[in-house]
Amino acid sequence: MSDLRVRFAPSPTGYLHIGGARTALFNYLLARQQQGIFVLRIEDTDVERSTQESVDAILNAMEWLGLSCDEGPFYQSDNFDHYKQKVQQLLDEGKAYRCYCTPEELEAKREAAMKEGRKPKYDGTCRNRNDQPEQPYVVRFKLPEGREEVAFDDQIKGRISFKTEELDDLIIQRTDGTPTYNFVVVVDDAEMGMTLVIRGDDHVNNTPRQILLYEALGYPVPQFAHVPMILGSDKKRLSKRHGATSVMAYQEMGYLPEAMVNYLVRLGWSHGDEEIFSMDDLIEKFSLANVGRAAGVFNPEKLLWLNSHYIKTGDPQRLADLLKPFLAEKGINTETGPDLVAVVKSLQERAATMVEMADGAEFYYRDPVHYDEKAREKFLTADKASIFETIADQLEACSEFAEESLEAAFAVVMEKTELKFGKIAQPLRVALTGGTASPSIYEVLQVLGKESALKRINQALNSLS
RNA sequence: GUCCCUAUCGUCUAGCCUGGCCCAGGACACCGGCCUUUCACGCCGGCGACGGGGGUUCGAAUCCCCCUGGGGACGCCA
Repeated sequence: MSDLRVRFAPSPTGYLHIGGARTALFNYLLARQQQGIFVLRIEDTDVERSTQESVDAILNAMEWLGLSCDEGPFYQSDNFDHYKQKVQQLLDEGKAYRCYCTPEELEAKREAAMKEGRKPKYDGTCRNRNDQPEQPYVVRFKLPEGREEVAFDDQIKGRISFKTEELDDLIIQRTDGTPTYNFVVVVDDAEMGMTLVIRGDDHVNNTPRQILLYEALGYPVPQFAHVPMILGSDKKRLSKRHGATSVMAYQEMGYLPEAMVNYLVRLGWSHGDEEIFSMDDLIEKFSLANVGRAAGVFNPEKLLWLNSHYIKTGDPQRLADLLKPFLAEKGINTETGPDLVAVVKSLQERAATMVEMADGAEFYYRDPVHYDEKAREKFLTADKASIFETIADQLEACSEFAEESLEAAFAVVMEKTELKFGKIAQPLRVALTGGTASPSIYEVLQVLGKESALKRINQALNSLS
């Protein structure tokens, strides 16, 4: 048991997206590897935008990915009183002050500063006023004076430093009395005993202000590790227009959680030339030292490839269980018909997603067979009657549908019809599956079973034209 | 605009810290071939990168500087 304590701190204003999931994963991996503690904290200080639906969505996604936390979820909205106390503490110590500037005034100042090419930071208007008018106010943290720079050693990016003059007096409490992100994140990370804060790259600029806040509040400063952003194919920040960004959307599209985990971790992290990692591998091998420093582009094709890999190598029984809901959605009942596990085995090498597998499995359960029009026109023609009759005869005589006996049966069919296997297989495939693409004929025959196969051949015989 | 970060194939990356083993390796995608009862799988092969310019050095993808490109931040969002 190490003393490592990390956390994932999403704000519940939407679903868990790809980027958040990766951050959560990195945290989880490190905690498990070092037998530290992984805390989940919901950052819902923005009461307006936070929803319970989002909390549930995030929790679901984490569970799906297998990222269990050791403590939490904690909700910041449960601690407003405490934050208020802390703000008061800074006020009492003269480290914070009331600011009466209105949002409109501030906006105007920002624009003016931008226009003049200055950094748009607060000008300190209310910093030294002594009166306390009966007006709405926010509380600002007073930047400590006489300090030139704030620096920290990022565990991923190395040393990062800022000139204090780039910073300004940030708002830590809103007009309505609720605390802001930069304040609560410090209070909570400190009081929850975080030793390492792993978060998105977009927080680098917040870090120096937060460090100052840690110091002002008398807290120890944790270590930081800023993970690079994930971009879309156009190198812009990943968003809906790049396709699905919600983790759970991938589950719905038939992706396996282990594929998502494997993909996510390899986006930005590597371990030599290895590509395939189980969660256990990752817990053993993951390291912040091998996380890249530049933003990465989300590549759906590689995710797909990993997914097909995990489907190919996955346990058929488990895949069968996962497949059921996808089949049910198509109105297919698997209680009657071929053994689902056998069906899955025949499709594992052919499906890249569970949705594809469900599509491929459909014909096994559709009775009578629904023919693809083009396939029917091409292969279910009147001249095929004798072929089907011969096949039916031989199959009828086949005591068991095993690879060997089927081969023997078809050897006879080929001999009697004087046709090569290919000429026989394709019409039969259409008869059995309704289409021209399917698992191998022998496999289909075995999975379907004698009775069903014969029934389908008869249906074809009656459908010839 | 200002500040922070960053820079190897189209993409994810190995190599960079500890220069020579790298006329740069792997993976996805793409192209060609093989296998084959269809579709896939698989196998074999191909295409394809050290952003530019200066240094340092006998020697630089690796070290230093500048430029350029990309990302992020600049909210009473997180």
